Amino acid sequence: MKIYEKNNSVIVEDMKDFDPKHIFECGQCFRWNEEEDGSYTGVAFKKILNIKKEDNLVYFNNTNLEDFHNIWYKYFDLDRDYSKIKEELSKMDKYLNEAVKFGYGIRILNQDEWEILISFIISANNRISMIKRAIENLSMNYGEYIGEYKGKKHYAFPSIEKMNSLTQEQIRECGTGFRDQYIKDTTFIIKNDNEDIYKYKNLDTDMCKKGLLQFCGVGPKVADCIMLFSMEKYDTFPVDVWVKRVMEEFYVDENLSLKKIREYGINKFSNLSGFAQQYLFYYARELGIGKK
DNA sequence: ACCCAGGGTCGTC
DNA sequence: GACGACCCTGGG
Repeated sequence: MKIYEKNNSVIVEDMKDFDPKHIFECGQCFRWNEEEDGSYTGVAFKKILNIKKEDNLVYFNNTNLEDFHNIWYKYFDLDRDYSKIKEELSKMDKYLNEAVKFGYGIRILNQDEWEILISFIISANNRISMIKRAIENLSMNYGEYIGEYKGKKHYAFPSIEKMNSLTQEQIRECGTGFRDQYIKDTTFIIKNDNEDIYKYKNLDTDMCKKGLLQFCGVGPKVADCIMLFSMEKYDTFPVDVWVKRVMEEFYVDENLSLKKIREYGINKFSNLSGFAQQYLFYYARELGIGKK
């Protein structure tokens, strides 16, 4: 893997296990959007980044080597050997083998805990397009302006302080629906009980989940997502409608509870559960597996 | 026009 | 544990 900077871009040669479409459309993030040229533009950690893959080159546009090493290397989990993970999962069974082949370029992002906490509270009983819209509105109305790219203005996700200053109505006007109160209550707990969301990743998975469940609007599934997508907890297995469908299709009886499906997944995939879940989710959703 | 589902959670029983 | 309600809206 060769990395170099050129004209406000960082170019990486021969990058393995990295496909922008797989990464940004496997349901782990909500702030990345496809451009007309097939590239993806997104906002994270108050930076605007554009990514385009061409043959054996990956272009990280609108950035430099310093940010690449300080921010994006960790964000895209580039230190982890996904070939090894895929190899281990592939030999478990034929279904996972197919799912891994399908989403070969997936990487699990290391996103900001606060942003992911609120984002996945919004995700409950909601659709991805609606979730993205609500998060975009919150950022546009109450987030810090961070610049313009390809003719579009971009805003950071609102800070804890800013969110805490909003009324329930202001939050709802962004399109959160009935989750407005959850967001308000959760933000209040973090701000006024001095609850440090950034210390959670230091706890073991069980304690971490226990802590997250205290927040309003955070149930078992949302807690699993927060841990997996922002706290490096990979021995967890978020079960949503799609994972339920694909698990019932390939592994378990119907009428098994969500909790039991989660236990089954963690027992079967152990410390690779989170990765397995993500390959299965992307596979199921893209192919519509189990949908009626 | 009407109905339904969407990366579930909460309150109640 | 099981059940219904829940803001909103695109798609059937």
